[in-house]
Amino acid sequence: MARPRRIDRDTVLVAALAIADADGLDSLSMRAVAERLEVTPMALYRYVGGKQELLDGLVERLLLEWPLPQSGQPWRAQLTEMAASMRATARRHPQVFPLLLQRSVATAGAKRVREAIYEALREAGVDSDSIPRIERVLSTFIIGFAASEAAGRFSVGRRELDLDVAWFGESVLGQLGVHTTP
Amino acid sequence: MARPRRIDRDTVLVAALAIADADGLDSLSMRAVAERLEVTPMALYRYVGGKQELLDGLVERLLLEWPLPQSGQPWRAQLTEMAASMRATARRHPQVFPLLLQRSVATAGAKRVREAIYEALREAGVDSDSIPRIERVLSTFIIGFAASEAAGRFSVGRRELDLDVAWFGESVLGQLGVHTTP
DNA sequence: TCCGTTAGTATACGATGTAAATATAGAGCG
DNA sequence: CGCTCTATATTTACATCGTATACTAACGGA
Repeated sequence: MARPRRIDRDTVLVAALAIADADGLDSLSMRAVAERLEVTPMALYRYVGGKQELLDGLVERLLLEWPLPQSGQPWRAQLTEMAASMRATARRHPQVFPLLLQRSVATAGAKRVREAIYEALREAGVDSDSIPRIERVLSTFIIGFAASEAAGRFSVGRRELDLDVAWFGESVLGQLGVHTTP
Repeated sequence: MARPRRIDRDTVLVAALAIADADGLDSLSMRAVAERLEVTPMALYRYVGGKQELLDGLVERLLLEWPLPQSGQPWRAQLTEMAASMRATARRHPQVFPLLLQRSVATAGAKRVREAIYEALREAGVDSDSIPRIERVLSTFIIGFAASEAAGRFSVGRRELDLDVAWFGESVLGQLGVHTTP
């Protein structure tokens, strides 16, 4: 019913993510994205409301692409796998990742992650009143940790950081299974 | 030996922080800072290398102003007090705070905070090999939590968040005192 | 064929960070 | 006092950015 589109929202976000990953957040401009798509800067505005919304879109994409764990696995394995894949995406997109901590908890992507953790906690037999609290603690830690790692805030190597996460898991999750194992 | 300075590094940082707190990080421009100090934008460059360094300076200021706990107190009280004051500064400077997670661990301010935690952990009788790891876990959690809180990433009220932190403390610190209490 | 609709373009403006050259005001000294 | 030195601040300028507004181009259907 009109001329064919040359781009869509997804190609815009993909291009933006590629630029951010390759050249840093500072190099991510509307103009750079447009140029990469061989399109005029203003053409982007049909698909993303503006720069701010483009950044939000990147965050959302990260969360939605984040791989859910196999739900057949034991809860503990699910959680450690989630932590590992969170850190992996942080390493893959170190520039964009820190934005995760500044965006609301209300988006679809955030909800998706939250629900996955809820599910694992339910399987762990955590009583339902405590689940939101524990989820906040777990997700905050792992996102903060992954962001710190990606930003180079730590001065030790990957191995040591693996152990940090394991230690945290031991401390916090160690006491959860107690009521279900007997 | 020359004409008198109208400003210095500190007044620049204070002005910048005031602007960021009042109008948000997006409104923090070299020009805005200069205007507030009744000075030309370029005058700032003598005291801060540029915009990026100005942001670093803000982070550093936050860390250096962060109140150390009374070292006479028991270690557990020290740690909870530190956590509380970290959250308090996050609430006071919600716009600037998230930058903490993106800056290196190598600055003087960061070291100051780290040493305070080390001290408390030493008093707790934690063996010295474990101290750096536990410090990374504690600081990452509390900074990430405070940043999330400041950014409005959570959807529950302050009371509930207090309990979150308390629960975390119980989980992670609860097992530390074990070897020293008998 | 022409029309309505939608996709993309052209142009323009104000704001930003900062490089380079220049003016300014005090200190020290004769 | 007047001269000069030097740290300090200003002036001017430019490239780049986000985006508002007005336009043109390309299709499906009548």
